[in-house]
Amino acid sequence: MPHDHSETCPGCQVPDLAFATHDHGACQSDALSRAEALAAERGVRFTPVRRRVLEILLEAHKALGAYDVLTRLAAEGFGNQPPVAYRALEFLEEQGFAHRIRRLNAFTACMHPGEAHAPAFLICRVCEKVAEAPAAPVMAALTVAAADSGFVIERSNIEAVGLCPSCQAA
Amino acid sequence: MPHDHSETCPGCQVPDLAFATHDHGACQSDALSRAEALAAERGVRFTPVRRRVLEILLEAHKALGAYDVLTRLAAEGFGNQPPVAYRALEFLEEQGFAHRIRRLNAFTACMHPGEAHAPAFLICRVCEKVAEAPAAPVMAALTVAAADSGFVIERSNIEAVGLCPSCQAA
DNA sequence: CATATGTATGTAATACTATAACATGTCAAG
DNA sequence: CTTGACATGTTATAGTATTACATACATATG
Repeated sequence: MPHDHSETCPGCQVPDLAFATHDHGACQSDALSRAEALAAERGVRFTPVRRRVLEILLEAHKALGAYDVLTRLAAEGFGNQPPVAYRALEFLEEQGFAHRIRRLNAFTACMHPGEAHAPAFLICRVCEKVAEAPAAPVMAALTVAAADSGFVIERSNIEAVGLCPSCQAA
Repeated sequence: MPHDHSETCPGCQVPDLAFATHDHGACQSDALSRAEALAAERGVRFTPVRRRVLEILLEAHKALGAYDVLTRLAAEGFGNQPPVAYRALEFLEEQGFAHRIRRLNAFTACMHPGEAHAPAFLICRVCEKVAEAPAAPVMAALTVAAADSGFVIERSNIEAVGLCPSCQAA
């Protein structure tokens, strides 16, 4: 299901398409170039390891553990000690280029970096795919719930486990 | 700030009070007796280890790691191997007597077991207290967001890190 | 150009979190 | 009293993450 990709990749941004098969190669290069541009804008360094880690996450199109990433890095001549992977992943998360899925102890590339978004993650327990759902209303509700008790939210993670459309059929 | 405790413990149920100091001893015994009654109802066994683990979580009034719990258990003559703690914690979570806070790799007692609730957790990054906020509207929004893509949610975790009222002041 | 400074990476060691697998014990139903 | 289901004990190991320190590399400044 290839699609036009001049601007963004709807296939990756909208969960129902994210779960479906689509031309993901385009999503990859798009997210990568966006990240690159953002890093330049912000004056942070998009070094080879960092870039490569983002590519690895994008290629996987699913959540990878830090050690999965590390194995791939090591095979390509980068450092083979855990901090190499963790540091790059931490950088990507700080910059909003990747997200950490705590439920899986894993990381996934952000499909639309730069756009303000408070993502919720939908994790299929069968096929293990992870989709990033738009969650502005969810965040709004959460912010209100917190504000009711005077709590100020700085960061949050919203994750749901269940069945994706394909796996419900089977 | 002791309060009446004939029925429930508002001090523990409502986040703004949960963050404030209050007569927590009463919350503990209340949650414990509720759990005990529920276990009987359901025909599951509320064994000494399980009971003790719940007590430990209640006493702490904050999230404890599995190994924190284990250390306390071991000091009291229970098994001192990780599975002892993990199994009890797993039981408590399944029964809704405790919750797992993935962001902290830790567990916390549920302050109102038995009541249907989809909790959101507010984690203060300074004092490290964890409050359970009512999150029905949050869950509703999340369910909608998921449904938009045909995803069916089975379980979810909603966690926010930020500043509690007391720590904002300081 | 030299060098100082901050940031990034390499590397070793270790801490922390969680589970698998199997043996033993305990309780309650038949 | 024995069987079967469930709970616990125990050993071992797997998986995840961080600390600490050394080295390299880039940019800015003298």
